Amino acid sequence: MDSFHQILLDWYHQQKRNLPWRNTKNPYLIWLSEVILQQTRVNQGLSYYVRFASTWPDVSSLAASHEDEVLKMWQGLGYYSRARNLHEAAKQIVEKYDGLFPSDMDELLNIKGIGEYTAAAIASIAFGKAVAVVDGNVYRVLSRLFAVETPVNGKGAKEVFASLAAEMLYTADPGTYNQAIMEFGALQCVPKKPNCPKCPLNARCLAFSRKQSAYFPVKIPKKNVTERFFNYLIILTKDSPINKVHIRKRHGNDIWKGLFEFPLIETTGLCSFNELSTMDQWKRLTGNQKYLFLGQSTTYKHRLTHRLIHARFFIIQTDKKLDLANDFNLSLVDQNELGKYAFPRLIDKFLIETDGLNKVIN
DNA sequence: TAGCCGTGGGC
DNA sequence: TGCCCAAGGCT
Repeated sequence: MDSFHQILLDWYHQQKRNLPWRNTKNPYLIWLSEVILQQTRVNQGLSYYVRFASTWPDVSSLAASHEDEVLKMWQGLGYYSRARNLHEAAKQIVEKYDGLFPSDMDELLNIKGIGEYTAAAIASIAFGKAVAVVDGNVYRVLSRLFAVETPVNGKGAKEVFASLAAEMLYTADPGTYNQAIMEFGALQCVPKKPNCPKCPLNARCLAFSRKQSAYFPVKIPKKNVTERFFNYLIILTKDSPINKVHIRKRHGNDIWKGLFEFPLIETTGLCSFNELSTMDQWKRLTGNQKYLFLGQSTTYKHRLTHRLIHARFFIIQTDKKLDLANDFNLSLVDQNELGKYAFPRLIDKFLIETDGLNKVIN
């Protein structure tokens, strides 16, 4: 065994975290964990993994569920296309492969939501195939070890690091090696202020020998975030004894597709209710119905990776369901059943702060 | 293909 | 506080 492999694997066996998906080679569970961990830290995804694996212990049970259930279980984890693709992929695997995961890279790559990284992870960890994973950790570790000047987020980076990763792969146990190098990146070769003096690989690390561990990996600066202004309308009806509220499901190619929200008017800047209620969108929504304005929330700032959303919630009461609700795909649901629906974190926070709207109704 | 898609933690 | 970053994939 190459001493690099020896050092890395020794480190891994001593330092690795004990995580539930490390006690199995079940491709379904490996796949589930890999999708949950895409762009997500272990600490954030762990409880989701436990709930998914417990609710849907195999691919056929997941395939038999409804997409709305999967999205509800995914609520709060972000990147919701992962949840929609997870469900679609489960159906795909049941139909095309009789519920048995393929081990071939090309077949894995044809499954929804499985790209180069996830295919390599499943093939190596669950099936022992000699393919190298290339994730953010691998980029960082390799770029430091070899002082790679290629920007990791630039053109051609994928090829450069994939080929380097393939050279470094420990083919006698690719699954363990892949997990080891990722764990090494997550715990030892961390993005900020790595503890290089105590690193077992520092004698072989070009970045360390040049005192440049902070310089690598080289990155191209990202563009600034653009701002959006969301005005949510909490349109209540005073049906006794249960209050009802209008919600709708998001469609199209915008953020949070498949999740639910309150009727939304997007503007180009912050907006008062007086301004909002004279807009065409508002008039189309309400028709000529009478309503009572009960007040508005503070402005919420919700930062996404390259969006900053300014959101306000306006509370309105009508005496009955909006006449034009169907035209806007609005449903009228019981206030106490809002918890059944998957909402984006922004709205969920508002619902938590208002105790499920109780505090805005009085 | 470069831009898009969420959220929470750390400093 | 504001910014960076994290076991990526899709179009």
